[in-house]
Amino acid sequence: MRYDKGRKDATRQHIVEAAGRRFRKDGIDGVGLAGLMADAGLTHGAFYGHFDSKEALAAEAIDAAFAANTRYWSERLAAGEPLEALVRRYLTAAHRDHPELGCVAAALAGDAARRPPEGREAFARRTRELVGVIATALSGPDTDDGVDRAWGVFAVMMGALQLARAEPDPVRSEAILERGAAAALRLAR
Amino acid sequence: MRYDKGRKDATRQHIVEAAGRRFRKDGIDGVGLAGLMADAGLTHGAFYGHFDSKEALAAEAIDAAFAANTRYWSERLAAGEPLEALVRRYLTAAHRDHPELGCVAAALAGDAARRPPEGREAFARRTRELVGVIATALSGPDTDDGVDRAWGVFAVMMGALQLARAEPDPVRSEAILERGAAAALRLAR
DNA sequence: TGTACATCAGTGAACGCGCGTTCACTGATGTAC
DNA sequence: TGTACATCAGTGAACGCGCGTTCACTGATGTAC
Repeated sequence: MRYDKGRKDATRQHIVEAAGRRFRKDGIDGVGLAGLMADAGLTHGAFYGHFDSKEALAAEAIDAAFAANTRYWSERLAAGEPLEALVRRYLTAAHRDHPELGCVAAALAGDAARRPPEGREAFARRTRELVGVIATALSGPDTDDGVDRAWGVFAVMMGALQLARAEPDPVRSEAILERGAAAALRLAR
Repeated sequence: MRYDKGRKDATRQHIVEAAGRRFRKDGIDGVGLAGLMADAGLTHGAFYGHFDSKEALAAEAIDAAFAANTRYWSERLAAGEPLEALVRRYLTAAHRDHPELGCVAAALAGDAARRPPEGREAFARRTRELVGVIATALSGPDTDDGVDRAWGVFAVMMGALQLARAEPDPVRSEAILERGAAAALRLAR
């Protein structure tokens, strides 16, 4: 081993993070490898030293970015932040306007459903994990009722965020966010 | 005029319908014009005799397919079918497995938000229209309360459908559909 | 401490391919007489 | 009724381009002595 142990791993992680941002912003089919690698400060040729294919990177980027989403929820809830506050922060103009830093489920649900098994499964597994976190916040760990309600809460949240992102008029878009928050909180109660 | 008046219009409409199906199934970036035209039984060269660009077709296909969705809801409701039945039919395995014939909002929300103004605006306008139809079904025409609740109902429905489409395990996927339906009906009440 | 060397992460040119778009053309059509 | 013709919807070859992928090479690195 001639180079520092962690050096290549750090570069790889850097690519995965840059990809997570670009995929959320432009969709998986909307970004090319050259642009992706340029975001990470590298040339496109380096790509295959790290990943088998674009699809393999997509799966890994979905997995890593979604895991970060869930970690954020867990940490906030563990720190005593009420679920209501997280729901409200999810449905803000800031989140709507920055998909690249936001919820992977809302940004890539459509893409994930069309992906080959790798990426689709990572998406589905991480979704279950996040909904589990919400369920625990709703009514303690692993109660059936909490899980049932959590799916409803999360579905409104991401549905409303997507609809707000598609609405070009800012006033109407914010109204969608507010109505989504009201619905999510009603389901959480 | 050498050819029948409506002939070219019929071909054009045929292309728009084929495109509406393919876009919902594979995403807008996931289909090429050649494949699209082949679906309509034509060669790719004929495309620009009908449309200015792929983006123009995308906007028109979104508009037309979404309008058909809304027409379906209106007709069913006018025929006396309860909203509850429509919500349940929306969240079935059949709808989940056939995005090409289903809800444009659920299939293309992610794509629409990334589209240039044309397509994005058509999507947003048709969404408002469909939510208006739901609102009327909830509590008569144009009450504020009905509109507020309708956005929540519709957001859960499309969110849950998307999550069910991303989940490869059929048992889990169906559980998501059921929980989505329960949440939507709770919000509708 | 200084030098020669083996390693390998990253470079950049090249690959075939399918994309969106253009255009000169073909040939089926309805019309004029 | 039959024929010559003008129209124009649709054809298919071609365009430049960017895609995902491959590969021979480079040059900075840490190691051996």
